Amino acid sequence: MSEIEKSSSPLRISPQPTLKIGKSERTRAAILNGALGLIWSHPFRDMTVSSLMASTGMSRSAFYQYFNDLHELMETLLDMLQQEIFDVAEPWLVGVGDPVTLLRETLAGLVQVCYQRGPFLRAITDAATTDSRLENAWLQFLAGFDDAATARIEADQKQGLIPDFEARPVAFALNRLNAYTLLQAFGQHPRKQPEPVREALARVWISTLYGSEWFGNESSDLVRK
Amino acid sequence: MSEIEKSSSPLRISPQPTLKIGKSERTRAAILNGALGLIWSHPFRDMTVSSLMASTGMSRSAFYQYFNDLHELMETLLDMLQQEIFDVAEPWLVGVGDPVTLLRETLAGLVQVCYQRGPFLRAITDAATTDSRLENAWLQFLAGFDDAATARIEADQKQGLIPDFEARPVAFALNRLNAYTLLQAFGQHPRKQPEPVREALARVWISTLYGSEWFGNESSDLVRK
DNA sequence: TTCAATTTCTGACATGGTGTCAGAAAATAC
DNA sequence: GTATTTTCTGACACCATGTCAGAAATTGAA
Repeated sequence: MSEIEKSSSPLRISPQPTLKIGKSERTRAAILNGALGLIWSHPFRDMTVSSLMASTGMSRSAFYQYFNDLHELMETLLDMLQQEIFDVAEPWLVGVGDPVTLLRETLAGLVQVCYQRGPFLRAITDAATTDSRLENAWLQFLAGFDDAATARIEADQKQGLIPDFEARPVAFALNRLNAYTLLQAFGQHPRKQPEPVREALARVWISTLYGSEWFGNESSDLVRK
Repeated sequence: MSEIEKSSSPLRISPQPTLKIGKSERTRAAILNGALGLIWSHPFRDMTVSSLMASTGMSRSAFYQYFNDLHELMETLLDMLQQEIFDVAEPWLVGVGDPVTLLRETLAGLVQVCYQRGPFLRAITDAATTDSRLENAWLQFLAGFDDAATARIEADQKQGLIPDFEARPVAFALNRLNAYTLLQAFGQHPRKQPEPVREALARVWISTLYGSEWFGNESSDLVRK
């Protein structure tokens, strides 16, 4: 029962393939993989230390040699995704060239990563509501984007590419737009189609920052008289 | 320790002021008020049935005569806020007249309500991550907005006021923009200033739907050659 | 006002998840 | 092959939850 998409495999941890892999690093990876497996198809609220460790074949208490609690485990998952997401957002945030093209590229990348990792991201934000440490980590992650986007907007404003509004609140809003649109579109099965989401985000960002002329706008220039 | 704003009183339940107020309705209201009090200054994760009932002076088990669990209590809180929020959003969703003016009005109303009720809304969404019933209620609340906004956009598209894009994904995205910008701006103390948030939301919505000409745009019309 | 009927409240209990710890088992080093 | 170190386990104490039988209170009818 309960139809579950099994596509795009749930991401695996291969403990860093150095020469000697200690037992400890292998079981740590096994636990993380167990968590990824559960999270891929079940909401975070259903994950307990027991159910997680059952999926690894080891005793429940073994868990505590590697993590203080489930939230700490989720925090290491966040650390893993964080870099991946920042990387893919890089074009517009720091790149040079036509900003609209860069922005389209960045948004496409974000949509792609979040489509792949949606359920993990979702689990992380769910977990964040029940643990202040993880919550802070997540908020800092978002704050990093706020800073980067604010900086980019202000830079483009200096060049006259973006109208001269207060950059930070708009960056804040647009980042929440992204984060929670992606989270709700791709955070649980069945996921929405990525393409319409990408188009919607692109439309909102580009209209807001660089003007609506960038779209085949057959209207909206007939300003009501 | 922990500076808390005490402004704008945390909303009280007066059990419907009919003639006879049975004991039961009074204590139910007392429990709800206790919850509102706790939620105003503490994250939802710190609320337990014990701490809640301690704030009412009654025994913990009395709680279960009125609610099956904390999430059910939160659901009644959601029901209360739901109407208030839909009402204030009404102008643009169903009103007649200049759409941009209506939209500004609606957004101003939403900002005001969410500024007042931020911590409650926040608690509701936090609670929703740990209970599938409440989660569905919250998602349906958002879905109601999605439907209404989609309808409005399509209506204005028929009139040539809004460019001809796929309405639903944009409505979905803009609603997440609102919900989570407001939630994070006003959901916990200290809350952000409402005015910059209002301006940012207005800029994003209006630029996206009705075009950027509505702002003093001294740039962004010099399309890069 | 009294006292029975009904409603509301409480203390005690069972359950299930958490995190700890001493010692068993396994891995590693010599 | 044995000694040492690392890893794992079962048993325990803790805490929040939800239930239930009976105690307390409210109600209302005489």
